Amino acid sequence: MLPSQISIAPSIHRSIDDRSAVWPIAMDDDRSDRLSLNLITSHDLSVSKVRPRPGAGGSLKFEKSDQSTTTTTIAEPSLTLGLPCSTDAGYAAGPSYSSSPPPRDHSMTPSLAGGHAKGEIVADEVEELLDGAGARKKLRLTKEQSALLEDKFKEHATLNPKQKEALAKQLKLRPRQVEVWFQNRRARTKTKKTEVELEFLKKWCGTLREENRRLRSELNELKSMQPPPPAMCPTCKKVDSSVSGGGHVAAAKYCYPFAHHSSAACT
DNA sequence: TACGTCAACATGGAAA
DNA sequence: TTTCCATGTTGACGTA
Repeated sequence: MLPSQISIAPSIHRSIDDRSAVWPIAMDDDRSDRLSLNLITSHDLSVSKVRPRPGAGGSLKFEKSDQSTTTTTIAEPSLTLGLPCSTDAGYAAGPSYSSSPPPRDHSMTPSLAGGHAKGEIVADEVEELLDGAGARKKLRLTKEQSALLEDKFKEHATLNPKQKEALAKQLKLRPRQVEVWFQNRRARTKTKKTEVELEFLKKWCGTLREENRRLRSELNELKSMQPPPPAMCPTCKKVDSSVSGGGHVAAAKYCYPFAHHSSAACT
């Protein structure tokens, strides 16, 4: 639930109805290209991160989707934010927040891990502040939306900005959602392809194993055949050195008759 | 309640 | 520097 007015700091009150504002924030590490808040969307607002400055903070820009209003920047370099905290389960929404936020566990979000100096807020805390419930809402795409997305994906697995914008408009989604869907869809496709390839390789491996077993068996069979007597010249009693490779089988096949020397040379 | 799915997110790297 | 993508992860949600 979005309160009609959020108390950002004792001295700063900005009505959401302004529909456009830039709030400076402090972030430990800022790699994300953009940031979106579901709640804001439900109020016909979009949120983007403006000129993030890792370590030094950034700002959150709130705009109306039709961009009809101008952006207002709050001058303070950082904000003192009081987050709602009425229960152990999470933050409760309220008209203004004056209590301090409870310690939060950021262990699962490395980029946001670590303490924040007083007067600093991080993106997800802004999200929770605006959300009130403190929970990420799970959007489920409708069948129609999924079908259209699938159709478009069949046409091309990636979208250019224009296509993304058009598709988002058509689906009544934010372009970011379309983008995320395509990213996830590509990932799913790749996973599926990998699984298929794995199955193929498993079968191929089985075939090769069987072939290997058969060949080894055949080799053993041949090896077990009676070896021929040493290839020795019956006249000079020399072992025939012209026969390369040696081995019983080779000898049996190729050593007779003795061709390495003429009878004349055999002395 | 365990588990699978999937939208959303975080992050690093490549390309422009 | 910015944008896009691949990849791994998180957490909400549906279902057996």
